[in-house]
Amino acid sequence: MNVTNKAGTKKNVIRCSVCKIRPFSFCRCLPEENLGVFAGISSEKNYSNKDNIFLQEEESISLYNITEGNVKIYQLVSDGRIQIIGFLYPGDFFGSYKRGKYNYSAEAIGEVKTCVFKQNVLDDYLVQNMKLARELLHMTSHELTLAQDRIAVLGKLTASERLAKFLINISDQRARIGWQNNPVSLPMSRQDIADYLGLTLETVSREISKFKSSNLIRILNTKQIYINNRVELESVCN
Amino acid sequence: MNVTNKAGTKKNVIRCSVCKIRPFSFCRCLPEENLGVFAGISSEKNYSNKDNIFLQEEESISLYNITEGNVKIYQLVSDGRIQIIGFLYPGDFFGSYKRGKYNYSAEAIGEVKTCVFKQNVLDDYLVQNMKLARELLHMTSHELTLAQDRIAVLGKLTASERLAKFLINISDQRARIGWQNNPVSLPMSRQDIADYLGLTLETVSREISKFKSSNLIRILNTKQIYINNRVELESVCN
DNA sequence: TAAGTTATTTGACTTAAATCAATTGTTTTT
DNA sequence: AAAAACAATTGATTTAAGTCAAATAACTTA
Repeated sequence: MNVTNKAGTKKNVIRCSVCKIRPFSFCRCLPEENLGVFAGISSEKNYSNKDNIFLQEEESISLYNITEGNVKIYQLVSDGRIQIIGFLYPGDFFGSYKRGKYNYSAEAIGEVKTCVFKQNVLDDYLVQNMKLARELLHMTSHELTLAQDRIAVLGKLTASERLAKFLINISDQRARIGWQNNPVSLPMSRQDIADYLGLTLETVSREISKFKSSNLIRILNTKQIYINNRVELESVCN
Repeated sequence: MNVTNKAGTKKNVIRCSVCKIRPFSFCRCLPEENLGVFAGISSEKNYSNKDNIFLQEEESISLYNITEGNVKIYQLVSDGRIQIIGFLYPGDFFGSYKRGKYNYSAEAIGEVKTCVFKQNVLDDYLVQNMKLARELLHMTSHELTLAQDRIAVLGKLTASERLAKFLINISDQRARIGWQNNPVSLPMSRQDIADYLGLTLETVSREISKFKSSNLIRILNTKQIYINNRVELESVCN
């Protein structure tokens, strides 16, 4: 990457060393001196709203790290039913370590910027860099616990409980990466929220309306929801 | 471990080198010469039916590998609802890499034998043994895909579809570790199956009866189910 | 800015699965 | 072997969430 400095001369800047999301990404474990090599094994790739990043059952070649924007990952069930596995945010990592096929499809929500790694290149790099391997293990393990929590949500919670937990979780996630967490912005559609929570969009809409009438939340606009009473909202889902 | 050889003399045998489940466990990646050290950082621990191996929210210290028997891992939701996250079989690995708290409780189904590792000891050993680190990453990543598949099952499938997929999956898992896969043995109770599939035990029982009357399966006894028509059973869940 | 398109909300009705309840079947204990 | 305890099945009824449908709101684009 070339940038022009104050003196007007060109200077090589390592992409990773100016990355704002690095403190929240798996690459945060790398010391400065490794960033040059690391930037070399990855490349930038950008997407627009509704672009497919990859499709389920495609041969898995690449791994992605989100640097800007939101991504949804989903599986298709028969007769067009879709289940959204997760909404991903800056710092989140997706794709597949196993050579083989992707286990889900990935689609951009709005404008998205990613870092892309070839799966086999990253896998080889891991051998030289134990810290990265351990960080990836811990992050994947953490993702697994999130997936397990979602299993409990989808297996046992009611519609109100699912929506309440969704709002709480998304608010917490915003706080974690240092963003505004109230009002919480919902970049995805109601249909997407429904497909994420294992509900229909009508049910999601009705539950939002219920929370509104019981004054737990305020709808600033369809994509901006203010949490009036976080404590009570938490008590709904727990 | 001491065994008496043909000559009648005592000889030290490394536990791991006589382990029958090793080809199906994460430790399969270790070369023979590492087994001595590896056996040294683990120990055997056995459990009986309904023994708690650990409880959710307990401080996570240990990691477990099943060498014999079945384990259920589950989360408690409010007012006594439980969601079974998974049934685990020989070769499966459970616990937590993160220091902190276990994300679920683990309970023995019948007699269970495990290998136990201290989380911090294993984590330190990973640094010296890149192969093991990579194997664990790939296995955890695989577990994550299984969890994601379950999210789709619980979010979008009907009761019949869930049960059909459950029977197919459990049969496949048996085949994978070289066991009889038809009839398939169900070591867990109907209530456990229900808590696993996000249904009630009555619904599970009714669905089993339906599959029986449509001749897809035959009930040898409550814990042994013969799949009469695998192709059609697969077509139910897909 | 109006017309067209798409997304969201609200209403009326249906249904798959839950709940409540009673049997039947299977272990375990005495 | 009978009694007790537990697990599984089957039946009757309820209900939470789904489906179908219409109205309103929010964007696009001509």
